[in-house]
Amino acid sequence: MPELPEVETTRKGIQPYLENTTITAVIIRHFSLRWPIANNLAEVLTNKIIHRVSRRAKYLLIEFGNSTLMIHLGMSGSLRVLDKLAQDKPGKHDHLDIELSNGHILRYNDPRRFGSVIWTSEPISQHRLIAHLGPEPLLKEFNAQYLQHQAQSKRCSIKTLIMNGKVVVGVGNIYANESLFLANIHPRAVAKSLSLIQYIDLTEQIKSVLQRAIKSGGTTLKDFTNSDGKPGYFAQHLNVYGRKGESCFICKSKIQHFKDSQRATYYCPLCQPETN
DNA sequence: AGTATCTCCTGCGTGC
DNA sequence: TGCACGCAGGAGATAC
Repeated sequence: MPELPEVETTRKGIQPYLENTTITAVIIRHFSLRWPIANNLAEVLTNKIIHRVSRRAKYLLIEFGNSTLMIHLGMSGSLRVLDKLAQDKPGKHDHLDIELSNGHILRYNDPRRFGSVIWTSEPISQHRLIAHLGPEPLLKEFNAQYLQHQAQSKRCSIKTLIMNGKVVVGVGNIYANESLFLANIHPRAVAKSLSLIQYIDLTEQIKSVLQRAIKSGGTTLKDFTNSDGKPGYFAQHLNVYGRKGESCFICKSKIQHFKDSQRATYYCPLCQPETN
């Protein structure tokens, strides 16, 4: 389940193979994704030169100068770079191959089909999927004052707030759980009731946990073209996520679990007290 | 406008 | 070993 660090790791992994190369062919095996792949995608991409591979939120942006291919990995999507000569047979969920002039193939795989592949000639910041997004969590504009200000007009829990893409992008369920643990904040705490001190701690923990995850993803980048295509997503040590009933590493209390907005939520009852 | 709920889909773990 | 079932989950769409 790619979160922001995984998407950024993927971006770094594919970038050297893509930039300044020409797309020579596009093979679409399954059009059905979150939104169907456009019928004319192969036609519009063929012979285009890739200028840059960037990212906004969890969207990978393959830029062509005056148009962009937006790729979202959804829940289960992945991208791999293959050597054309190796002739790797496509698997069941390999939806898309983008063949490049340098002899490589970018292959998109997505078993659960929650991802998307969208071509647009709109300025990317104005695209409907991008225009209303909050700031990137690793930039300075995402800080305690900003987040506290965002909370003032809302009555949601702090976990719901940081997972809201209009407030801040890229904080998925795993990292929301982990950063709240690290900041000793109960996930159900009412967002606007938290102090500035708590927001300072929380924003720092969000940045820190994401940065560490990106770094750990980077350590396995050299394996990016391997057949499994998985750049070590979960090498990172998790304190609470998925640890229901296990002992807290800090205080040995049993990790608790409940559902918040249909999302699995984990916390330590001692380290993250209800009231603070 | 803010908030909660629904929805897409397949693989995996569990229980029999 | 096999089957049925429930669940997970990003985030846009929809209904209040």
